[in-house]
Amino acid sequence: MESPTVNPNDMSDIANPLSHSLSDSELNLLNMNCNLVEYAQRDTIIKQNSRASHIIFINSGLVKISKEMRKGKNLMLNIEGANKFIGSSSVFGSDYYNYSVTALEPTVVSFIDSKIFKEIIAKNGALGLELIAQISRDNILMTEKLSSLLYKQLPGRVADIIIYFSETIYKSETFTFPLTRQELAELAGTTKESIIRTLSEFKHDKIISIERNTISILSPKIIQTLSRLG
Amino acid sequence: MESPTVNPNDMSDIANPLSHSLSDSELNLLNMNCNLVEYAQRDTIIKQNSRASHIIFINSGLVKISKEMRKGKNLMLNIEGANKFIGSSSVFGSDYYNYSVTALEPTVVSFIDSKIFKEIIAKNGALGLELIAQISRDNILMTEKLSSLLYKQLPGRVADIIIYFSETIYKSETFTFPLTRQELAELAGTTKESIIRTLSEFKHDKIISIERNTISILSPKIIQTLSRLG
DNA sequence: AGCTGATGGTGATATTAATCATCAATTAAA
DNA sequence: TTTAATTGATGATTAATATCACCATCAGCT
Repeated sequence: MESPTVNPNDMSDIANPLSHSLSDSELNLLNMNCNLVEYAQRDTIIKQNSRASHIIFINSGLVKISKEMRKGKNLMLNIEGANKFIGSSSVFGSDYYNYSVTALEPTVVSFIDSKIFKEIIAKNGALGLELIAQISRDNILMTEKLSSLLYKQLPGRVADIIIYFSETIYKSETFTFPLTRQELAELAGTTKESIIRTLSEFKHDKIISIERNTISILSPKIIQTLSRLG
Repeated sequence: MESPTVNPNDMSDIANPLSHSLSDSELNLLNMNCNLVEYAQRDTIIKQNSRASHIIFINSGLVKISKEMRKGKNLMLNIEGANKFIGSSSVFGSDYYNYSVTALEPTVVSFIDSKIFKEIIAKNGALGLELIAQISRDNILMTEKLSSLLYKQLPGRVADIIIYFSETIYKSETFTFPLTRQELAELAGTTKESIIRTLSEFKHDKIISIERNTISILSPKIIQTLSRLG
């Protein structure tokens, strides 16, 4: 089970991305209504269908955002790292979280009371604009993901994932991904067996080398082409 | 080609859904920077990849929101009716519209200059909160659509569409939908042939009656079950 | 009226990827 | 350390639906 460490009133990392749109008193109000919590790998941070009472801000670490469908069918919507707000669309658009959030590595987050957040936005339009911009970008990324999952076939989707880890998360052509094959399948919208087969093909075709969870991209060009042609 | 009728400064229908969060001067500012435009069926209101300069408000009518993928592959993201804002996620999250908007019936929309909209939100947090709530709900609906398209098979997806038209759009168990079979396919994430076959099966199984574009739901229970079980 | 292009419809076939069935290897538990 | 559970891997089979080929019907033009 999870045993998060709670550390109220330490907001130094949230202040940073918001400080230019918040007054001192607003920052202070946030500080007073915010908990810093540490999670170990695989800990659940937010459980789908629980009451959407807080927005969380990722101070450091890496999380997966995933949606439980029926009986054992999960869909991983996204992977997010430091300096992102999570859960705002649930807080503002629903009463319950419509996805779960799980730590993929040791992760520190700030829980921000949604009422306080709403109060500050009601008074501070600039913060509202920032949040709108972030939710809007999320929205656009979601439509991209939708079209990718719907129109690309597996090799293209797997190439997308490899590019995402390489370029966005680890910024390296060699990396160790923090997901099981089953989780990779949930990210690619397929099954564990199909992911394994596709990765094996990539390895056989010398597009990547893969040993356990450590991948090296041997031919970035082919990966890009696979992603593009879908 | 389209020949929209322009009618500046008539804002009576926008005022309504926003009036409780806007001051008179803000409403007036909106009024001064807004065009009322009429479109005929099949007219393009917003073209994907054009500069996202305006948010549109649907005063009356029905539009489809669709995304062009590669070469002739389209995905219909949504159908929207009166009293909705369209394009806000593109305006705030990108510089270009990331989808096209097309009138499905004679439609009247208000074009709202994005700069003015941003200015008002920067000063008026309550409007920001409203917009955040709407974008958030859109976001949640998008994840629902994503999981539906990804995990339900065709009969379930077609049932979803029939329910959507029946319950949300026409509020009747008999209705004439404003889409071609090809467009229905784009909404269900499939092909024209597969949509035709699925509708034929439903007809053969006496779940619906269908004559051209006019559908009657004969067995709402089975439709609901198909939608639920996917 | 007759042409033309878009739409609706059906059958045959091909293809992708899911499912099913095992089994090995690794990790966690007792 | 032995057992049990999870994860990774591979082959055989099945199933859903895309693709291809074709024709009928309908709407708008000239």
